[in-house]
Amino acid sequence: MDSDTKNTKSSTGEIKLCRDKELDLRKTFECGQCFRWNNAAHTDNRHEEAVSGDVRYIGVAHKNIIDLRTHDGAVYIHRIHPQNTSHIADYDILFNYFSLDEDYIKIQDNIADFSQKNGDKFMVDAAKYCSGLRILRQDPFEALISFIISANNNIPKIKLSIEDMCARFGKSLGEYGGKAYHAFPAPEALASRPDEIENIRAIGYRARAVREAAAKVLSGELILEELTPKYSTFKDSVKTLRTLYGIGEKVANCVALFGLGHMDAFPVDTWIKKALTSQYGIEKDFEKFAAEHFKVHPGIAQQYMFFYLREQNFKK
DNA sequence: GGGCAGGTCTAAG
DNA sequence: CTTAGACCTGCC
Repeated sequence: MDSDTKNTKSSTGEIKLCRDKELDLRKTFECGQCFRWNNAAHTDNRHEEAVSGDVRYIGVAHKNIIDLRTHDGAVYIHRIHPQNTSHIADYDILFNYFSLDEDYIKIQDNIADFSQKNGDKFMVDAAKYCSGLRILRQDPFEALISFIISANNNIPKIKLSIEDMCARFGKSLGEYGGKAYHAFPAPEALASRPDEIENIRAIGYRARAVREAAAKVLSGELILEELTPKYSTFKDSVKTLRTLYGIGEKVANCVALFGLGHMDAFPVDTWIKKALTSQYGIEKDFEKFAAEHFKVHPGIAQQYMFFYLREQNFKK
């Protein structure tokens, strides 16, 4: 067992990020909050992985290709490619990205506890099921564009559009494992070639919304930083986001939660709507209910509910 | 081939 | 203020 120091570099060059109890990569990446991480089972020991439960995910964040693997009860930064040249260490980038400063084990226990007291067995089960699921701190612009694309859409198609958009407009990050990777496009890249946005695969009528959002960010008409909790309340942020074409209540809540750090956001999609109706008998004012029922953790409760529901449904 | 997918907009009542 | 319909497109 290696030491418990946070920043241990192993002989293979891996950096230990945290214990796998604190961060479940599969749940965190498959719960619908992000679109650029993919399961990448080791081709050489797939069988071993299936038995051990260890996983490998490759994704792009902060202009880096990041290869994460779990083994020996911990999550490791296997490699960041190309070499991270920023002054921020690999470990610190991911520590913040996964919000490892937040004690999610405690939050999960807290949600399970008060749900137990409320007699809310559904949320008790959901919280337990989702141990290790974390809400990422994603780039605000990436969240804005990604969730505009997510409207009336499904995950495979959303990922298809985003990857095609990144290939067309994002800075090349080179190859990794024989695959080409690109950073998420900067606002100026999208805004400077508005006509090409129409050509993004499966973008459809969402092209206009992407085009206008990029233009407003580039012109300074929309400053996402000003919508973070440091400068704005959740409600004001949603109000501002909703002034953009193609952003309604649900998308605004997603951007607020996943891109801006508003943990009181509660995106209500068809799944959540069905769950709130079947489990709590709520037919309207879903957000109001969530704010009262889930106290200070509506955003996390929403993710627990969403992921738990999806997984139960797929098992059928 | 018709229906659906992690909504939003628009035109009407 | 509430409520139908239409809507790009890939996939079953």
